[in-house]
Amino acid sequence: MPDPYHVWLSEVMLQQTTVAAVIPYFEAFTRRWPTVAELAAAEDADVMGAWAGLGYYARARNLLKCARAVAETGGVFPGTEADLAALPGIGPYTAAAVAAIAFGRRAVVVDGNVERVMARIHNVQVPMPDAKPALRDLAETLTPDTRPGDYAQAVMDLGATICSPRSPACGICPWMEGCAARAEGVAAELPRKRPKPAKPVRQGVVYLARRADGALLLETRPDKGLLGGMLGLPGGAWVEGVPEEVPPISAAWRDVDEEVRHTFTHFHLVLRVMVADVAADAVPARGGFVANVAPADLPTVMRKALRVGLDRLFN
DNA sequence: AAGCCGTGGTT
DNA sequence: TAACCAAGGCT
Repeated sequence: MPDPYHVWLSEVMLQQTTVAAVIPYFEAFTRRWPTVAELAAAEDADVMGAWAGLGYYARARNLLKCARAVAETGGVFPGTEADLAALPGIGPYTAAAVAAIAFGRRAVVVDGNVERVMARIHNVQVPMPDAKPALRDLAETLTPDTRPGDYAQAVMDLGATICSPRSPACGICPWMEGCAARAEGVAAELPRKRPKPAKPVRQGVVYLARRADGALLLETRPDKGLLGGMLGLPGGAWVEGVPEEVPPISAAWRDVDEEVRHTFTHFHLVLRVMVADVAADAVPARGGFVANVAPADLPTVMRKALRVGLDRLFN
């Protein structure tokens, strides 16, 4: 049976995230923190920095909470779905996946792939998310007693490759005989879902201050909310309309003539970047100077802003 | 309990 | 290119 630590780590990383994006992060985490006890002993900033770029940063905060909770009980993961689901960052999907894959328990693993495969096999026309309970019941009926982990991964792999969202390869599908949606020629349309509301555009201003010794002014964002717990350039709130300008330190700010554009889950962001050189003894109102800034430690939107600001400072 | 929460690849 | 989409969880 695979290492529960590896299964848990990979499943958390895979939440709403593609396999290709996860692989380098999984390799880096397991190399740097080979056991859950070592991860539990890591500094918060190191883990957040290692997670930077992967997105959904609450996962990283909960990952640490979970690792520390497991370390408290001898570094052994609980083997039942219910006990797993009680840990931070482990919901119904991840609890079932870890129970099935790492512990061989019969658990009904339901993710977006499973929902899509169930909706197609049974030609469920009810739109999401209303169809969720019915799709879960269908998955329950099909889940075997033997090798539940292999079964779960097989259905998810089918959904990720052949029974794909946009253009399913029904012609080579191992379940083509029994698929009601294929028989009706509607597989690609399922599961049905309601149209999503358009994303609003928010504006913001961020500030890049460079001290005489080359250190840059950064701040750690509050734990809750967007990019929570991550390192970033200080600035005002991101709002629809005119953003507030709140420089983190007194300086001769100049506007970089290049906007940073970035799209989050529920809004588009247009960011104005201000840059300034400040004296060696300058004292910031917010944040702190960082000597050797690694762009890789920043979330993607902040990497973009940093690059634009540095380009202006050095050109 | 519906809204919040990232990112990069695909169409 | 703008929209869609991914092995969801938290509040």
